[in-house]
Amino acid sequence: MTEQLKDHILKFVTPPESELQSFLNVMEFENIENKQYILKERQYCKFQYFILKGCFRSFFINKKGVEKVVNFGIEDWWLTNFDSFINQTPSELNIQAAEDSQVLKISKQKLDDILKESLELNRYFRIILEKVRIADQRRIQFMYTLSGEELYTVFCEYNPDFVQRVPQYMLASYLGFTPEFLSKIRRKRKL
Amino acid sequence: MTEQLKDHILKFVTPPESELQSFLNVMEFENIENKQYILKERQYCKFQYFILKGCFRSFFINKKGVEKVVNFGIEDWWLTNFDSFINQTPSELNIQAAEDSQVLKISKQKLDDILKESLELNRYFRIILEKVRIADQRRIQFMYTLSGEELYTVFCEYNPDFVQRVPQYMLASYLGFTPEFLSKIRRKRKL
DNA sequence: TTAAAAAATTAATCTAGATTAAGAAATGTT
DNA sequence: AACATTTCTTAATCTAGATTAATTTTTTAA
Repeated sequence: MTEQLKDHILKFVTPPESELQSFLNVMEFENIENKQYILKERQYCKFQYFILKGCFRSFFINKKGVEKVVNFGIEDWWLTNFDSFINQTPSELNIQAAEDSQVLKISKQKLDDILKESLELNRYFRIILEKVRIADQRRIQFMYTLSGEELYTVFCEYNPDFVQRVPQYMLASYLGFTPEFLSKIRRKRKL
Repeated sequence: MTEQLKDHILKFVTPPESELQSFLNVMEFENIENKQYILKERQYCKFQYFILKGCFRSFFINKKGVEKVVNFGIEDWWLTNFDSFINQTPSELNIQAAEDSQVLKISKQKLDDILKESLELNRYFRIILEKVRIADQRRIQFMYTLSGEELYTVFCEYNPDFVQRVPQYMLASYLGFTPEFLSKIRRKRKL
């Protein structure tokens, strides 16, 4: 069950077997069904999740009561609300399964303990975060320059198989516009 | 000269003195005057910079030839183009001093060597990146929900002293709109 | 297998912010 | 002090995308 996470870790670093095992041993498996929440607004985010299978979205509700999707997460991604997890503050975000999913989770306490000891696992998480930073930067760059239509086109190019996986209104929200406008774009592209 | 960086590190982690010193010893000091570039489009980003004093902006030129400011960096921040630095790809970003500045820099090779050895410095950079991630997420959230006027208001609240430090056209660009529109906002707020 | 709920489309209208173009301040340089 | 350059402002016009509201299609569940 933890084989998948082990493989992922070994792609980036090579910890001593003992460190790796004691990390994998504290990861807890959980089945999450579609639409189930693993974090709700105002809760304290207690876990960092590694997605074995399935799909999640994190979103918040804006002043007008509209859902805004901030992120998606799929297989082999780490997922949490860092702000709430790290700083132990109430979450502004919800995290909800967008498919029937399976995860491994670890509490802050246990993760902290491990990261006090293991050089390689610190390297691992540092490297992951560097990748996240690169993705965030690219996303911000895209948000600045691309029109709605271009955003959609680029997203489809970069994530061809993912586009089918979530409802369009979530995708529209993630890309920063309304479902009506996405509909307009899609129509235009077909004609 | 490296005292400032040492203090910064010790705020977050407690490496053995020897590790800390060998890290500080490889940091190279550099004076950068206003408007000087430390990275230009198409170059490979060779260094990660710690800003001792001054201010930098990173920006790119969009298809229409307009400068888009992606980030600012000030005292006690680490600055680089991660995509170019980590993946050794040609940079799409420029990084330019917005004031006369002083930095400490380190090459990828040397940083990698150090991070192969030091648990605590891995922790340090991991913790920094977690903070960066939180900031990026918050920024994306703001970009989604806030109007131009609200973005400006929030930015002024969070960075009251910084607003004075850079020309308004850079700020407008960073916030994602035109200098003309920022001018409009500012006028409206005074009346 | 049909009702009900959720998701997607269409079209008309509306608005935040872009664009263009000009002039006014501010800043830098000799 | 005077010129050039850079930055900021104003105002008129324009447009990408929002909003509203009705309709259709798809999915879910009894």
